[in-house]
Amino acid sequence: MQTVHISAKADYGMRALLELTAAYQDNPKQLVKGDVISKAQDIPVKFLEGILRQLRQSGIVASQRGAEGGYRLDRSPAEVSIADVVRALDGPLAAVRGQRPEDVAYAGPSEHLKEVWIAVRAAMRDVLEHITLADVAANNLPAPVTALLDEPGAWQRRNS
Amino acid sequence: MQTVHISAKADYGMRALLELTAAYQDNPKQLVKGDVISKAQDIPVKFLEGILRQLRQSGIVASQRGAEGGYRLDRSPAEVSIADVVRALDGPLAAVRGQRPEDVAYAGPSEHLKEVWIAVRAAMRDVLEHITLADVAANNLPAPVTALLDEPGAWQRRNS
DNA sequence: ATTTTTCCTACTAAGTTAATGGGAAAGATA
DNA sequence: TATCTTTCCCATTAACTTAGTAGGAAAAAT
Repeated sequence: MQTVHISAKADYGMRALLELTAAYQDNPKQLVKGDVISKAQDIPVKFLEGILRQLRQSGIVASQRGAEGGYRLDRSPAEVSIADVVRALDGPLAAVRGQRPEDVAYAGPSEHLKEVWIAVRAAMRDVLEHITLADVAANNLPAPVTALLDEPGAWQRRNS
Repeated sequence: MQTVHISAKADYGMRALLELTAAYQDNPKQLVKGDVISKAQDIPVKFLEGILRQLRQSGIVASQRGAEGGYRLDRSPAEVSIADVVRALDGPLAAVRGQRPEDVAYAGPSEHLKEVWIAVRAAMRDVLEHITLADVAANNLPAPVTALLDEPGAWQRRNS
């Protein structure tokens, strides 16, 4: 239904990683159990397990099984961008009718529509690739991003 | 699967409107038949009919039934933004787990995640609300948008 | 009347999302 | 060794969305 959709997976994944970021800043090797994250962020525990496994397979998270096991960040939170997380969980950032924007072809007066979709993807990258877990944890977003938040109406839904 | 997805409806809708833009610039009252648009842009004709009806209900397109009928833009192409089109066909620009970004609530270290999603929506609006049908038809996009297209790598997919 | 064209409702197949369930594997402790 | 804990992995599912298709009613022109 929506053009930009942050899926439950991406949203839950970011929340889980922000819990791991807090633990990492206390002690980089500290493990946090899935059950603890699940309760802290109110995420269904089995769903969370799958998300954390995908994040491990992408090299963002490390895990240890067994008693005293759990999850931790495998990289510094300043080196994990939101784009990394979203790509790990939901695949490519942008698509046009299921294809990559650069792969679609247009005829006649639609010739330059492709540029529009490429620009949409570039705008999305400019936000998501430049915000890290550390930025969100510290509430210290890059200046171009805070500029977006200061635009009039940014926090309100559009009337039309 | 993807965070940003331009649906078939939005893509077809834009292409149909760009055909109507060309006709409008020839003569603002000129009607174009659905069948002609369908063939020019290779869009399934019954699917296109539904799209054009939605665009009419949103006041972007006007139509006339019967022989010598067809569709035309109901506003100047310089006054129709891509955001108008996408909202008419796919609803709100952005959602987080099916809700409006400003309606989601976060606890603990996720507290400031909401700002991120609001910024994502603002970035999308900044592109889609400032490009009009006339801009795309004339291949004359606003300067901030062409700046996005000139960024290194904007036209390539990401390696990771 | 007949033809043309849009308008409207209903239906459908395939795919995606957001989960759930069961159990295997690995690690810690006694 | 036995037991407990926790992650890992595979299969399944209900609800929803997407991308259409089908059939015919309504309106306009000749």
